[in-house]
Amino acid sequence: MARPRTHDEALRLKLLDRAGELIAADGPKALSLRKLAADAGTSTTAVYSLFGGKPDLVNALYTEGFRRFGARMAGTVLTGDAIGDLVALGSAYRASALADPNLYGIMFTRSVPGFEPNEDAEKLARKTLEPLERIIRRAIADGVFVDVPPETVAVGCWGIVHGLVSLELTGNLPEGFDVTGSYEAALRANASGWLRPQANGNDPS
Amino acid sequence: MARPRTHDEALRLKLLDRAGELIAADGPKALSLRKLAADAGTSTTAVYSLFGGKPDLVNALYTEGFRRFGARMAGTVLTGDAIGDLVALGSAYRASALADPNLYGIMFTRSVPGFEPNEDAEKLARKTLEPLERIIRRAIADGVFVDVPPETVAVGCWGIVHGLVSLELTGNLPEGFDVTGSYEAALRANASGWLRPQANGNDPS
DNA sequence: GGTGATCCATAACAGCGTTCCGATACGCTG
DNA sequence: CAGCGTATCGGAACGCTGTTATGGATCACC
Repeated sequence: MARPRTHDEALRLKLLDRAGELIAADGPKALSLRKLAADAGTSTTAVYSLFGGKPDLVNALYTEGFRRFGARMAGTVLTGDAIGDLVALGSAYRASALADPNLYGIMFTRSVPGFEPNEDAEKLARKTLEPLERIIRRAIADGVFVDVPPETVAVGCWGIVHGLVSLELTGNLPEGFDVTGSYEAALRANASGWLRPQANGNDPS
Repeated sequence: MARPRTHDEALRLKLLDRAGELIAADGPKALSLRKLAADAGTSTTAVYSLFGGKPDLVNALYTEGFRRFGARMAGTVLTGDAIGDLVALGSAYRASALADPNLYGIMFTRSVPGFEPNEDAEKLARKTLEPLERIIRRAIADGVFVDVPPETVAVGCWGIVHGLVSLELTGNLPEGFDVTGSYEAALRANASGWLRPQANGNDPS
């Protein structure tokens, strides 16, 4: 009964796309609703009718980030060797972070101040870590890893991966540092630390 | 030849103090120059004459954070046992982060958008990690750790510590998770992964 | 006491997220 | 076909931000 809506799904995708570009070009600070609306040839109202506000727009970016991230994690080829698989997953994690560093910031380092993901988004985020837990649970069941709660190992692996990647992204690593090589060596050493002593054949070099 | 200055060292310290309180109470987003000036009974001009602007004020907080952090690190009692010492340093790191979580955010997770520490501040930051490198260098020299570049081990240790702490601070850890226990176990396992195979007697439980 | 240099609080400016409102543009009715 | 009703959206307004410009206040010196 009224004028035809132009704030439709197509505009929603366009806005998400431009928002990603803005954030990739100049960081999360540069994501302004006014600039975004101007870039997309609409008004700030569009963001409110399509998303609800800036936090909800960021939440959509958060979800999109975890979608891509989850795809990379799920697409990692696993061999059944716990150590090698953990290193492979960690490399996929890093590759995902380097591919979309600003999305990574939104997802893991709260780079947009005041933003908190909603419950659905957080559930999706947790699901992407399932491959990690599967590997660890199996390694413990098979007696390859020591018998500790799987969450402990999972959080440890997640911690070192997340830590190294965020140090790399924030430029906190020393100059001339062999990131890729050291990254894999560190992941291998970390995973090896959970091996059962008698099964231990670690060689972190 | 003019009116006596009230924008002096005392006010500088008062502003730093209030800024810390504001940021601790409601996060980095809530640090506004107007609120800060009002709280301190002065005007926004004070921040500009004493610091130079908001980024420089944040830089001062960054430096203060690393001062406290460095003191905790340097004050950690070391025994000469590489694994135990690395765990102890990691616990000091976590204690420092939990004591001043918002300073930690400024220091390590770029929680104030657009802020980059200046060169002096970054040099100070690097110095606080010296105890870590000393332990590792010695463990490698003594043949306790495998013979890899010390930076590789140091970055790995820093990575897991930083990763676990920021996951904890951002609330990304599962509920009901035994943080303290798992934290130390994960650090121990991680450090054990660098032991030379023949010297290996790891027990991360 | 007047003068002049200095300092600082106030006000102005540009930008932000958000809210509100009026012009718009269509389907339906007479 | 004309006019109405209403859903819709662009633009203006509000209160906030960091930053900059300005003018009044204040003291040392002559």
